[in-house]
Amino acid sequence: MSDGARAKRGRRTKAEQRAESLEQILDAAEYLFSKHGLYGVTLRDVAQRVGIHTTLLHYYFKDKKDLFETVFARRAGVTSGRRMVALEQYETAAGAHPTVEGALHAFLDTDLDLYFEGGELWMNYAAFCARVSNTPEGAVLMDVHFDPVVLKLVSILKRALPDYPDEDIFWGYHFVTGALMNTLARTGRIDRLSGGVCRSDDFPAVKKRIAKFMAAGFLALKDA
Amino acid sequence: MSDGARAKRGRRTKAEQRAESLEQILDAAEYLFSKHGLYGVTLRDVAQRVGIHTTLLHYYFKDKKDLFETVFARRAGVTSGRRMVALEQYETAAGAHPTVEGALHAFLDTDLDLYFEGGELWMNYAAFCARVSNTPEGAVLMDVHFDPVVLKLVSILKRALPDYPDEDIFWGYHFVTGALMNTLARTGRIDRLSGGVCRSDDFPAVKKRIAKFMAAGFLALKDA
DNA sequence: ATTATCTATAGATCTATAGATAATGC
DNA sequence: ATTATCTATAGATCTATAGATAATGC
Repeated sequence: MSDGARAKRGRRTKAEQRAESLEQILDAAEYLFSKHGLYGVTLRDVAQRVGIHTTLLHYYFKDKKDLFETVFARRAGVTSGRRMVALEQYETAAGAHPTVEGALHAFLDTDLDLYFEGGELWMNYAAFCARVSNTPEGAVLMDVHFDPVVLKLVSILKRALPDYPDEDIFWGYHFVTGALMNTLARTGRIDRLSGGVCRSDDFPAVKKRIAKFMAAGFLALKDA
Repeated sequence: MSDGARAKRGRRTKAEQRAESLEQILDAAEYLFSKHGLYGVTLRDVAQRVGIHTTLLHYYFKDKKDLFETVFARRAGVTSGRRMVALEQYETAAGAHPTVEGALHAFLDTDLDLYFEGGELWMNYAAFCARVSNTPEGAVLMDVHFDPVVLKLVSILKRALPDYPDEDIFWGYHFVTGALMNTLARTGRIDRLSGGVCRSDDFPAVKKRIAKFMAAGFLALKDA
């Protein structure tokens, strides 16, 4: 345990101690998993980052996968809930004629804001999610936590594009989420590719463009 | 070694033996890495899948990372080269007025065709690349092998959109590659989300839509 | 008295190397 | 004679458990 961590722990109630330890563990695991994935991180790595002994992780979590899934679940409800609210508010405001762009703004901007304004920890979670999302095992976690919001978005898109076959709507969503996940991943590739013109962590720049870009894409599928 | 593998090996020259073993190893590694990533695969997993002893992997490769990078590089040149040719041909054909959609067709369709028509092994490579692409370490491999084609695409896009700032071009590309990688990853998520309406491995369905979709997106950035 | 944390350690597995054996090559 | 493959094994590391210690809680 680092001196700082010990000092902080001293005077707390057990409930506070527990909550604080859990949070530190989850933050450390989130960061490491976002960088190296489930198998690229050892429990020792996590423990060292927190400044505790590896065995304490087994006190709080059943095993590594349990830790991993807890990291995923911790913030999933927050982002999912916020976007659900935003979509419902948009639906109410738009009345009988919702637009694709309006729905996408509610879905995408709400998320990008949350990560960008939430600071480093939320940005780590975003990268963690992006990494999980394009693995076969990880995609199942996405199903569990995000299907409701996504299906809500889809339902509005269907009302905005009443003559579209479901196939077009779902492929369109597939493109949208690919672009979003590529953003959340912040690999630094766009920075290097563009010679510094774009920065991976410039979510406002993405927010400024993504909904409009994708909405136009959906509309172009009409005559496909 | 499986009986089949041994029988096949019997009568070959050493060069053939070497080439065949290397190919079997790379195919097995490609499949496993695409499913579980660099750290989720052990050399033993690869050896078992091929039917050889783990130590033979060290005869052919320096270490696990060397094997991983060789898997990446083996097919990268093929896809990169094919797309480069397609882009150059399009550029010649389009003359003074290339379009965004034309350039994207050359870039995207060529790639999707290669994987889809190349059979299971090429599909595995696609998933492998997609997985690599949204990790921080992996993105550097993308730089090395794919920067030239991507910059070629970007140069045509700039000519198609002469009044666009570079920033818009690069963010647009960022969205395109996100959608493409989400396709190549074939996680099965869109299958479950759409209740079977879309299938992850239906690259023709993606090919039918993606260039048109993304081209409209680029054009919509004009008044951003 | 209960809970958080640490010590000690077992058992499994993983990477990598050294050296032996069994094929092909002249 | 050279190259492909296997045997044997060292050393490191990883997960997980049992049991001890040090805090908080009544």
